[in-house]
Amino acid sequence: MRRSKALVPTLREDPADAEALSHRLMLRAGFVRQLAAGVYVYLPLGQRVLDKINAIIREEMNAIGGQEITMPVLHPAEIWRESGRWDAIGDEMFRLKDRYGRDMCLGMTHEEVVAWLAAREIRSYRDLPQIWYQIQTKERDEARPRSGVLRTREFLMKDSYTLDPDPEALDRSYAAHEGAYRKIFDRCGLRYHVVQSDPGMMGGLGSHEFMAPSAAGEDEIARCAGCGYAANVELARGVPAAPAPPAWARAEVATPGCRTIAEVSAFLAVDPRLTVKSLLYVAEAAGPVLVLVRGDHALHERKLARALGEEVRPAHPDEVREVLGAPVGSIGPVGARVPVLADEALRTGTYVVGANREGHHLTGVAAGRDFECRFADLHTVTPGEACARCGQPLAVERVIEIGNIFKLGTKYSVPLKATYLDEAGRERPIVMGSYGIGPARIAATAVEQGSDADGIVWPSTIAPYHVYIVVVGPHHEAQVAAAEAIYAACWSATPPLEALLDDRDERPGVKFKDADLLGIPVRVTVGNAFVKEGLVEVRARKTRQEARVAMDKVVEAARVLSALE
RNA sequence: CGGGGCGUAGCGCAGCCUGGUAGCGCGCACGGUUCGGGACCGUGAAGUCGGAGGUUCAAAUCCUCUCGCCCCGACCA
Repeated sequence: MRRSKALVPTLREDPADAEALSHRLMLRAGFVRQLAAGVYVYLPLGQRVLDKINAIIREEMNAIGGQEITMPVLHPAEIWRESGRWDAIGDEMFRLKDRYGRDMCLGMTHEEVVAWLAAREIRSYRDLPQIWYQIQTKERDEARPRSGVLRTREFLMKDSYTLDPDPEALDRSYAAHEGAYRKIFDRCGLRYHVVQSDPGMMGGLGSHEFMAPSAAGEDEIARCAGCGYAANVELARGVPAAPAPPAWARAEVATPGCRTIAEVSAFLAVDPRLTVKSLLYVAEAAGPVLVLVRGDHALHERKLARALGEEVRPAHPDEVREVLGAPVGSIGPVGARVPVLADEALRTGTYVVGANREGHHLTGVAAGRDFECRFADLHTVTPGEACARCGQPLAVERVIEIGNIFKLGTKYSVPLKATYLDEAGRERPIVMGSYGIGPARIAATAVEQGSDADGIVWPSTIAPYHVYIVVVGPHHEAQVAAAEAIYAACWSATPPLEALLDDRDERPGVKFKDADLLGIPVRVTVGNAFVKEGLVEVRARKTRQEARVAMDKVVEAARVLSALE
């Protein structure tokens, strides 16, 4: 491709609406344009990157026996009603009616369609196992699209589904996917961790997420350098260091005007770790429950929901007063006439708690002695807490979720009647797994993890082109002829080196700046050195290592440099 | 859904408080001089000031409503 003919609209300045690094660079370098909130056009370079990523995904999925299919984006409501998700899912699903008034929706995932298909086509244990996958558009009406291409309302997803006769076979399919995913992300040049994740309220037999460290990430994981334990913070358990126990008796103290942990601990001159944060939540079925975490900790609502087995919401201030007889800043577990759920960290020690009397707190209160409660892991793990397995300190990292693998079990096969006959002629539900990868997230993550002050630095495996050829003097016939020859040589090499020729009538500086911004691994410059000595410059984008070589050595030199990553 | 911010030329922004003929930089077109890290000079094209309603002799500017976009939080099967 020649730059003079290509749609590569680079921007000199940062677009105002782009915050995340990858968003800014992908806009500036002309890879994408935004049509609406969370809806993007992929321009030629962005499309080429997606194509590269998808090709890698296909190779690795095919290698574990995956069979590519394409399922519709438009779904009848019926299958979603059968699985129960038509009602379980809220505003995140795009819903519409066809001309006859029938309910339809846009697919946010495809478990229902897979189960529908399996119900029709799988009859015998001899038909199992199966791995079906697609690379297909997903539609989700995200409450808050953000960070450019990282969280969008319409996005490409590689989703695969495994069909197995029993949980043991599912384990094998699951392990095969984990292996394939590692190969995919390795080949795409990403740094990532595989972590345990929350299988969700609906049960499930286990799940992992592939998490790539990046400041633009929306999730956090805790990792132990000692034993390798790694988990999403919505799940991660840490053991916080216990504060030195003070010698205080149980007593009520006045804390006028103190509403927050910071105010109470400052007023009483007490370490915040010796205070308890009391939070009233309302569970859908069970009603109000008083939740306790240590003053310096944050409650993780997912953990709370998991501990209670149902969804929860914070109580309104007037509900707090009604239930506990005190305002939010003064509530506590002593004398509370609601169930109390306390974080594990509060099993031992004595603490300052709200007195359920406005402007008063109690000191020296111990769980189990001064009030009854149930314990659960509720607090969000903080950096430095001890690993629950080996005791080494945990690190907490911000990450982008680039893939997940999930053991579904029979959650969809039972309601959609996807069954098979086993060796004994018994009808049994198919055991399913589902596995997702976001190609656009791979691209954005590569930008996040690889760019520098001058622009993007693509891993060569997913770069839109391998070589960027700059003609310094586009009016200099010999230079143009040489550049054209190099361009042709790149494309006709085996395997081809995909080249983009910058033949525009621009000053050299503009071309160099653009070359850096686009992040193509190797730049070839035809300029003064060619005129004087017949040599061209071959330079690596990432290392900026440069060599001057003769015309007939360009392809070889470019290959060497692009391999030096 | 809660909180905050922004919509003025293709892009980035000023002008708004204090109403009075819409501006700057980049980009774009043409001419000239340049030509190895986003050149310079000259000329020029280009804007329903997001939209609707209102106040006023007069609205980009003040008021009301509305649409869109961004950020923080919540949510994310």
